Amino acid sequence: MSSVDTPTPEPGTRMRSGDRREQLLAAATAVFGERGYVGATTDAIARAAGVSQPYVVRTFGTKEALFLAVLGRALDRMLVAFRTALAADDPATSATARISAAYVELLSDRGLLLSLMHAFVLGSDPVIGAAAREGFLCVARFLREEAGLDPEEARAFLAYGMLLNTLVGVRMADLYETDAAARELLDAAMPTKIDLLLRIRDAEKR
Amino acid sequence: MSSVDTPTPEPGTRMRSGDRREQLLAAATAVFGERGYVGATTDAIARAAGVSQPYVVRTFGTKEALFLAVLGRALDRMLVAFRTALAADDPATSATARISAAYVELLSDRGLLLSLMHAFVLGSDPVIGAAAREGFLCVARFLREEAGLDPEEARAFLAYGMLLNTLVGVRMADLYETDAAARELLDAAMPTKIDLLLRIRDAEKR
DNA sequence: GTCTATAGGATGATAGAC
DNA sequence: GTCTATCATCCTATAGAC
Repeated sequence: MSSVDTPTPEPGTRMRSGDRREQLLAAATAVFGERGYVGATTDAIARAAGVSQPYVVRTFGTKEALFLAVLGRALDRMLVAFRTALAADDPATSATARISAAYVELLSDRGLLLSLMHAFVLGSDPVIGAAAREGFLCVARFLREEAGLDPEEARAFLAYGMLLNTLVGVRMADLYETDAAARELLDAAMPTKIDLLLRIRDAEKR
Repeated sequence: MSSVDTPTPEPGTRMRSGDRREQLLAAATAVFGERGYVGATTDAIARAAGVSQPYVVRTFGTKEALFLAVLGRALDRMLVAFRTALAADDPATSATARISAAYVELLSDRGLLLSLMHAFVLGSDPVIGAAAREGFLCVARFLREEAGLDPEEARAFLAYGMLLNTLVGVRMADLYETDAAARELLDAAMPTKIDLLLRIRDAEKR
């Protein structure tokens, strides 16, 4: 896991606090997405951001608070992307299709969807679980109330979203060229956006 | 997390090695399902099984090997359940419907689906990721080759399966009575089996 | 704002008795 | 087969200098 975003500044370089915070959140999102909440270490996040480990902890207070901030940022970005997609006047495509395209685009934000996914499977954790439930419901409410989907459409959207998350998390694209079942699955799940997925995969090959 | 399965035997009680192995796997499945691979400790698994921590490690060699054994057992049980459901001569229902019912029944096996889910989101791990990909593909191949689903049916089954896993993992049922969006979501996702989900939830309330 | 040094607590794994 | 004792490692968080 090398640095994230903007090239790592020289150690000790000062930065405006908002920028630094965003840089740390982006790095943390990538690392949490890859290793999960418990598996990600504050040290790995610090290295990804090019700062010291204690600084990461200092900035957010605790690792848990950092993860909650990552989740909040991920949810914000998702809803912004959805609202933007809905607002675009493209009468030819359905609301579901537009939101789906915006969802897939979120894959470019490294670790964003997977950090959420890791949170979703930690429902037993008193703090993270509560945040994860609220985040999931926030999306569900958006689909019903703002996007105007009916219950069945909302359920279908969420189901295919979870399948996409899972296929990305398990790195099924690693087998795209070598396994027929993997290829069929990815082609079925991402009819138009396979190229995006493979590009992201190759960018992450280390 | 108290003991699992059969009442905890007195410390030091000997057991036939096959039985003991199954007991440890059941306990490990529950703990891994709840806390994930990294978050689950061999100590918590040992306590859930009523044995000592070193014994758990000794029996499987490493925590990683234990997790792989849990995944293998989960996959075996899933495929057995699917094949049984297919074999039952119930011409009234489709293959998808019969397999779906069998899938939901797997929720009774505590932590089984969630342990798989935790593995699925750890695709970056060289060992666990490879096992997770193979496990997922194993199910996908079963759906296409043995169950006779077409690509779109298989994709739909997997998508709703991942949504179910996520709703269980995030413990959405905890909000069933208090949040309208949660209730609508669960009612849509589990039209017939809400009672099973709520029963399992209440059984796990500690 | 950011770093170095380090305390303090858990955790996976090993050794060896019974 | 199973336990007790213990080691070595890793990791979050704190203290304090610059």
